[in-house]
Amino acid sequence: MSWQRKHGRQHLPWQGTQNPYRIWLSEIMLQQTQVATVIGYYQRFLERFPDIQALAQASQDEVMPYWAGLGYYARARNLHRCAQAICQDWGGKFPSCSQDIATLPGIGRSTAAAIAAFCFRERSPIMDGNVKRVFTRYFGIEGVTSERSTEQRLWHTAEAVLDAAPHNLDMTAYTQGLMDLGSQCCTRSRPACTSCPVQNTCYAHMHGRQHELPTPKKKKASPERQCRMLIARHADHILLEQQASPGIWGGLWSLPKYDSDEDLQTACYRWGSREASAQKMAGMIHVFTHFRLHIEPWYVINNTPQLAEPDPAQRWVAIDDLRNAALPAPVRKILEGLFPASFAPVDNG
DNA sequence: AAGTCGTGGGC
DNA sequence: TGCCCAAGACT
Repeated sequence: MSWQRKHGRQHLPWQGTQNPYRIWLSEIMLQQTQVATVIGYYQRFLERFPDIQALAQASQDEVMPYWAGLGYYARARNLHRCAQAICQDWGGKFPSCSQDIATLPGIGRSTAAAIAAFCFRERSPIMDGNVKRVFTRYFGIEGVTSERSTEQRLWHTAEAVLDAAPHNLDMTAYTQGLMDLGSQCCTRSRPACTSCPVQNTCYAHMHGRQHELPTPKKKKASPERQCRMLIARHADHILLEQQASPGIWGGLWSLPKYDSDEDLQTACYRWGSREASAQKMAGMIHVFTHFRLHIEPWYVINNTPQLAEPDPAQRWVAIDDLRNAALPAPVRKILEGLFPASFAPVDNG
């Protein structure tokens, strides 16, 4: 606790508040996502949806643009569902114990404990990547941390530590301190043990095993996938297609994509001018957690006077509105390369 | 238990 | 460059 107050992080946008809405939003955004990446998204989201009622009253399509680019879009869909559940089933007030919080969509045990600790001072342990690293090293806990037996030992250890802690424990400083320790001292590579407040009693430090803990997980080869994306332009509009959920980019608006050249051909004929041929653009590889996607963008311009009726999940979007659309990161990159002026920050000078 | 689900930073 | 992994949850 004292180390956290002196050396830990104090001024992150979600610190210094016990507002459950703000804490909850930060915890969801921070799942598998680095702090520096989250900050901008967090502030933009709060400006647009200042409280849980504003979020619950919005449609999912209004929410997704504020999550686009952050990844793991089920988080945004669950966030929206959760806001509605709290407004309908909990009178618009966040439940105040972690067991109740963990029943809400998108909130597991660790996130529930974090919310309960920061907002309601509940003495429940969290178990995120930082804490796993600190605990496996400090207590010498072997085994891949994602395996259930290891995970159970970690939770039991975290509970035992809290049980043995003094009753005046400051749960905010304690919880934040464990994460700060993990992110500032007990880092994955080259941990800064000399500045660690508990180095003298740390198993890994005493045995020189920092680099062996946590036990590395053996990786699996990620398969290669490929697709063609169609950039169909009609005057100042581009055809976008909403992605199904669950699924990759579920809820986002992507370019229509095709698995085969034949399907692409058919689409070009339908969405482009009959006589104009599509133009192949520079390809790119987008890396996901569990596969690599080779994207082949094709550009076709429709010169016919009539705007073709899009399919149910499709929309013609004005090029100047693309910046506000819920685009997947690589799709944004492609369209930004094609229409840089439409994505450029507003110049007020 | 193993897959699914994004994107970007750090080394 | 390739690889690991981040304030994980859900199926």
